[in-house]
Amino acid sequence: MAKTSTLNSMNTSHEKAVQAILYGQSCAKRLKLQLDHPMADGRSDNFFSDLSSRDSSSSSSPPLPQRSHSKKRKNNNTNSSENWRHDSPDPNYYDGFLWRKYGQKTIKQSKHQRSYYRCSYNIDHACGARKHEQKIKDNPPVYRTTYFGHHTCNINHNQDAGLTTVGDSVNDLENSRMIWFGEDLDQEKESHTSGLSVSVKHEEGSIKEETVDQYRHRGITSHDKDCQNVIKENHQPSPSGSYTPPSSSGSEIDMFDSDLLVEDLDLWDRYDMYDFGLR
DNA sequence: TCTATTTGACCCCC
DNA sequence: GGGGGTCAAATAGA
Repeated sequence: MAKTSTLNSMNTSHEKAVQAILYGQSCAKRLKLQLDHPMADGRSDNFFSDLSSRDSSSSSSPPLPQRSHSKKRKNNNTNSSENWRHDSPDPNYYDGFLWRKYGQKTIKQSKHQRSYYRCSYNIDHACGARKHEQKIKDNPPVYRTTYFGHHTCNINHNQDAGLTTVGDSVNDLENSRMIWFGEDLDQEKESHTSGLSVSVKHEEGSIKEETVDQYRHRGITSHDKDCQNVIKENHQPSPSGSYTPPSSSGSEIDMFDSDLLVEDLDLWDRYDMYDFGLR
């Protein structure tokens, strides 16, 4: 009897863990697709490639910030030149490009400073890509990165370095790169500066880590039947075609970072990211 | 010594 | 005139 209840709770936590893994896996997979085949799905709403598609005006302008004696760009039409925006709980969110910080300002309407970056290949490759990063939320921390211009350097380090390395270490999870149940952002930062991570709140950290460890040690992979069942369950398409978080009666969803998830869901749903289909 | 970051100042746009 | 974007000298770190 006790065994049964233990087994039941195991199953519940098992499913939760698997759901968390699948959630991160799907995110990572989609992102990988975007990285490997930036325009493969024909959508411009991806993290990087749309830098060139959204702002047609900037493509006709010279990539190199040409200034004679001016210290500010001639046309400060921020709204039209803004290409992409990305919110992340990680201030060091790695987007595959190398950036050099060239400034930092206190913004009047925000208590947080804004950091200014330009592509490290700004000079070598006359790359005009820039980005601003600013903390927009304290708890949980959310950093908004706004991209301007587009990369003419065509150097995306996600394709040649970090991702493959990280991915090789988690072959069991097929194409998922990394799912981090880290305690805090610093840990997360350290562990994924060259790769990807999907952070899940450490609300009941020991339980979650234990759970994941359990399945890691037991050799649970995405090929397992339970996982496949979860995939089936989760893959019932919602009317919008987007991912609907596993419905839960009560607190099960609390296993995840509800704040982050809600935000991420909102954000990623916009990009139609929640498709568990293994394309 | 080289490279990256910090920071105060400059300058443009609204 | 103020806010925000960028420059460039100073500084820090490898």
